[in-house]
Amino acid sequence: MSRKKVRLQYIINQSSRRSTYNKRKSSLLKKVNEISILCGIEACVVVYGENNDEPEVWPPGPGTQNVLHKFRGLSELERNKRTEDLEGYLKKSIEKSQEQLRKQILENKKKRFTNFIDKVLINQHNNTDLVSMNELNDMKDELNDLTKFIDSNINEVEKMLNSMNVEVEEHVGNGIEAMIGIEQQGNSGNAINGGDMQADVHGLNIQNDHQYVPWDNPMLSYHDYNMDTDNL
Amino acid sequence: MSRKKVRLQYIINQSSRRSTYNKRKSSLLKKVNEISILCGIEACVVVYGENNDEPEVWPPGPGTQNVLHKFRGLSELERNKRTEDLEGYLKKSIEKSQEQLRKQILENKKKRFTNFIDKVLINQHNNTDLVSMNELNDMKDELNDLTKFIDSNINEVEKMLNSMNVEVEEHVGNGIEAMIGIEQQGNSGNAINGGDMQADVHGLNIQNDHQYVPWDNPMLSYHDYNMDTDNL
DNA sequence: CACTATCAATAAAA
DNA sequence: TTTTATTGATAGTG
Repeated sequence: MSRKKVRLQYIINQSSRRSTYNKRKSSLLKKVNEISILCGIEACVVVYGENNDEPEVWPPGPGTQNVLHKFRGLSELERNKRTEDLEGYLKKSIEKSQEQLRKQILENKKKRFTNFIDKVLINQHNNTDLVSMNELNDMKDELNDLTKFIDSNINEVEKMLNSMNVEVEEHVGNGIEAMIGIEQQGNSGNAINGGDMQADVHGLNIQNDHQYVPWDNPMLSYHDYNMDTDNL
Repeated sequence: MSRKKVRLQYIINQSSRRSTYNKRKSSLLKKVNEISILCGIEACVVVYGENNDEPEVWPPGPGTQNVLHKFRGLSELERNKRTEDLEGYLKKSIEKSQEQLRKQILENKKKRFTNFIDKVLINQHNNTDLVSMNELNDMKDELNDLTKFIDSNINEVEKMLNSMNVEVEEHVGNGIEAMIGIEQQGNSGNAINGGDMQADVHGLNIQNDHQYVPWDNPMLSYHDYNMDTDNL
């Protein structure tokens, strides 16, 4: 059976988008109504159309106002707590991207240097000139050019991020928390006492300070997101 | 056939109600997210649980508040109206992290290998033995460690994917079929013949990537990574 | 905008 | 929780 996958991304075709908007908006309002009745809870939804005029809301009338007012009344601390979800999401996205980036970089390096080292070993062993001075210098230059290489990788990553295809069809059973916890002090057997290897490639201590920017246009296709629905 | 129509009324049974609440709430948040992305519009939802404490909202963070402010006519945000939307913000965060990662890796590698290369150069130049066979072998060992490191990383990633990207395919009585599409060009350790250092991590076909964690309803979205980094 | 094959949501059951 | 049986939601289509 073929499965039709719908990409979770902005629908370019205007008529399709409008159609989808109308259909989904209706069911959304309907569902908000249902859950509030079925579960006896308060809930509201606000949906703006493209024209950015009057939003569709549920429940109609003062109902929404009340719920919003309630939400609005939360202390700053409480509301900030909500941002934790976002933060977790962002962190995961970032980690994932970094994972990809890192793997690529390491792959490339591994191949590159392994090859080089092999040459040097053979060179010494045979006392030949497999590895010329030029080659060595090139190697050195190459190391310095690593920056460019990585930069271009980053561009690739960005391009990737720009065209992330998220499929709406996802369904899964177990909600496992998969953390990309790659930690490993991988350096063993280093020799060349040379420089300090302090830069821990593995640690990935990327704790970027998240500053929350006021965004109001939640148009972002996200991939891994965590819905925190524990309480209740 | 008996069909049990679920009537639209308060569910008396507590466990049923709770279950329904969780399931519906999750899908509600998901749908709000979807419509906002698909149609490029602003939307938010606020759902209170029975305990009436912290409401679940979407989008997380300032997103909801901005929508609500807008709804409430508090167009104060009109000005702050972002220079950055969520997407931009996300990208910047990632970029920033990647920048750090890049630097770490770069620094580390540069020190490590530059030092090595220097020795080799001097060695050749003076025909001395600054770089011993042992040292070279150590270097090679290190590179092999790199391989192991990478391999273990790949395992981590696979584990991650296993737990978050499972495509459920329903078949008659067959239970679940999980398809995990990790593809890797695992060639390594090639030698002398240089070869292209292109490592492409691709095919990360993740069903439900993005990452739902501690929630009850693990919905994931995934990205289609296709990082091709051949250059350099 | 009605229709409908498909896929998703979810009430129940285990 | 996880699995199943049904109903519900909807992307396409005319």
